Amino acid sequence: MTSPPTRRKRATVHDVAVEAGVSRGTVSRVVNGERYVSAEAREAIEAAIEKVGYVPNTAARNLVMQRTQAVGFVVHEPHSLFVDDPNIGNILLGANEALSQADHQLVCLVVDSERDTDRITRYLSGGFVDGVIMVSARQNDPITRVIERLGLPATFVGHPPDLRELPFVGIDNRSASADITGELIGAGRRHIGMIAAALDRDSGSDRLAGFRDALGDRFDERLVVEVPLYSHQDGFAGTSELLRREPDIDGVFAASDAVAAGALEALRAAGRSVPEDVSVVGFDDSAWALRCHPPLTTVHQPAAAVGQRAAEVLLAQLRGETISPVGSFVPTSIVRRGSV
Amino acid sequence: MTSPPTRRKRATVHDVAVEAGVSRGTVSRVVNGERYVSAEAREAIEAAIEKVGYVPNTAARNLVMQRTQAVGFVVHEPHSLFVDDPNIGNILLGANEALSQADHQLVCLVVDSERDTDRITRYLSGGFVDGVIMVSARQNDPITRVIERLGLPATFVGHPPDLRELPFVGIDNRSASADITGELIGAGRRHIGMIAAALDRDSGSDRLAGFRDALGDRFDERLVVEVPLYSHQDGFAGTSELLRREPDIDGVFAASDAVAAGALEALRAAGRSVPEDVSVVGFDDSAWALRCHPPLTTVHQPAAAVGQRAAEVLLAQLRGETISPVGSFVPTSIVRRGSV
DNA sequence: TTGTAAGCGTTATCAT
DNA sequence: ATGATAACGCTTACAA
Repeated sequence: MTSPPTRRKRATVHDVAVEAGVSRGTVSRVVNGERYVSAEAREAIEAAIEKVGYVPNTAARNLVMQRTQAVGFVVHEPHSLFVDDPNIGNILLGANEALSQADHQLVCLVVDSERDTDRITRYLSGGFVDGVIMVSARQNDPITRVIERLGLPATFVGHPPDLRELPFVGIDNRSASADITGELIGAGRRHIGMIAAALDRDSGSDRLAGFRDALGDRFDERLVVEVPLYSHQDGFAGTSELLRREPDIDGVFAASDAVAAGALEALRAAGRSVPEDVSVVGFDDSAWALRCHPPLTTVHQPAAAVGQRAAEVLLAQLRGETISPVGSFVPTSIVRRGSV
Repeated sequence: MTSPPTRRKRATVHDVAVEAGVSRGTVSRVVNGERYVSAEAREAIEAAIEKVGYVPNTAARNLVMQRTQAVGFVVHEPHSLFVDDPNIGNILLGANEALSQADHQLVCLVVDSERDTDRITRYLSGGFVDGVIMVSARQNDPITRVIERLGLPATFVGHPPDLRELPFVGIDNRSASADITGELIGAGRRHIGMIAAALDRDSGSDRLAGFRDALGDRFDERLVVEVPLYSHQDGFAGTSELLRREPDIDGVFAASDAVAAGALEALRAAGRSVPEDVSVVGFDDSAWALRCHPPLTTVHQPAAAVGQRAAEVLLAQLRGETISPVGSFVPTSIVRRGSV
C-alpha cells in the first residue's frame, strides 16, 4: 500500500489532436513549424498545446528520426585531474559553444571506474548520442573500441597511438615542448631536467620526445623523472627526486603548470631560488601559471579553441563529410614570465 | 578484406531473431536475462547476437519502458566558475559515484548562455532523463520552472529562495559562516570586514547573514563589500575597495577561498601582513586554501558528500518515495591554518 | 518454453 | 491543407 508517486501523465500529440479537433499529422506539422497548415488549424492547435501542457517526447522523435541532436563528451580521467585541470573545462566550454550554435546538446560523461566504463559503453551504444568527442583516451581504451565497433562518428582530443583512422584534434605537444625547452637552453642553462608525466598518453610521451629533441646529444635520461599524473603533488615528489639524483640542476621542464607549481615548492624547500639558481618552465598556461611565484614561463594551450575545433570536426562528420586530413592541430605559443 | 565502409546499419532484435531462428520475444528475453528460455535457444541467440553485432537501441527501449536510467546534472554557472571552482567537480564526482552504484548514467549539462537554457529546457522535457540534480539554481531560474511544470523528479544543491517544496541538500552556510567569523572575533579582531559574493544565491546571502549573526551589535554594513562572483579576481577588487573605505580593518571574512586568495593579494599589495596585521578566513576548504601564503583557516565543505547525498535523495524519489524533510544538511567543520 | 501482437509517441508517405 | 497509416526498435501480456 505505498502511495503512488505524484508524476503527472504527459500529454501526447494525440491528446493535442483530440483537443484541437484535428489529426496527429497536423499537430506534428505545427510543432515542427512546417508549411501548409491553415491559420485556423494552427491557432486551435497552439491553444490546445497550451491547454494540455504538451511537450514533445524526444525519445520517440529520436526513434523515428534516427538522430538525437546530442553528442557525448567523454572525459576519461581520474577524479583529481578533472577537478584540477582547467584545460578540460575549457575544452568542454569551447565544444559546448560550437555545438550550441549548431543546436546540438553536449552531454558530458565522466569515466571514473571500471563500472563507469561499462555503463558509458552501453550509453554510447544505446543511441543516446549522434557522435562523441573523446578527451584523453587511453591506449587500448575499451571506449575507443566500442566507438570503432559501432562506427559511431567521433573526434578525439589528442591521439592515442592505437587510434586508426579516426579524426583527432590537438596541439603539437612535441614541437611545443622542444620550443619551451629552448627557452631554458637560451637562458644558458646546462643541467636541465624534466618532470615527465602521464607517459601512457600521447601528450605525455610527446612532451618528453620534444624535450629530447631540443637537447639532442646533451640529453641525459638520468635527468628525467617520470611521474604518473599531471598533478601538483607529483610535481613536488618528482622534483624532490630529481634534486636527490642530481643536486646541481639549473633548469627544469615540468610537463604541465600544475607539475611546475609542485616543482617550485620542492625547489624552495630545498633552498633553491627561481629563477636565480634554477629556471623552471611549464606547459598549458593554466591558472596555475599566474598563481605561482614567480609566475611561469610556459606554453599557451588554446584549450577552448581545441574544444571548438573538435566539435566542428564532429559536426562535419555528422553531415556526412569525410575528414581529411584526420589530424588537425591548433597552434600554441610561448608566454614568457618570470620563471626563467 | 577489411570492411572499411563508413556507417554500418545497426542490427535489430529482428535480425537476431531471424539469424537464430526464433521470435523477437525470445530474443528480448535473452537480452534482458529473463527466465524461461531453453538452453539451446539461449545459445543460438547469443551466437546470433555476436554474429550480427547486435547492440540494443536504448532510445527504443526507453520509449516503451518510460524510463532512461539517466539523470541530468545541471550546472548553471558562468564559464570561469565551472572551471575554477573545485567544489562543483567534487559534487559531480560524488553524485556520479552514487548514481553509478545504482546503475544510472549521470549526464552533465552545462548552462552557459540564454541559448543553452532553451536547449537544456527542451532536453529535460524530452524524456532524456528520469530526474535531475540541479546545482546552483538562480532565483527565478527558467530551468527550475520547467522542472516544476513537468513534475520532473529533482534534487537541488542549495535552495534558491523561490523553491517551493522541491527536495534540496546543502550545507548550513549561515551557521558555518557565523562559526568562522567567530574565529576572527576569538582572535581579538575588532574591525572585521566581509567580502560578500554571489548574493543572488542562497549560499551567498546565507554567508552574509551568518556574518551578521556573529557580529550582532557590532555589525557595520560599511565593512561589507559586495562582489558578483566567488572569484579570485573579485576577491582582490573587493578587498582593495574595503581597504579604501576602512583602512584600519584587522579581520576579513572572504565568502570563499578563491575570494580569500584575492584578498590576500590585495592585502599584500597594500603592505599589510597576514596574520600579523590582519586575519583572513575563507570558505570551502578548496585547493586554494592550501595554496595560499599563509594557508587559510576556512570552512571545510564536504562537496563529494553533498553530491552523493543529492544523488541518493533523487534515487529515492525515482523509487517513488516521498522525501521528508525536503531539506537535508551535510555537516561542515572549521579547519584552522595560519591565516588567523 | 515460445510465438504473436499490441502498443510506446513521433514523423513521414501517401492519398484525399 | 489535412487525415490515415505505416514505420522506428523494443518490451510484454496473452496465447499456444
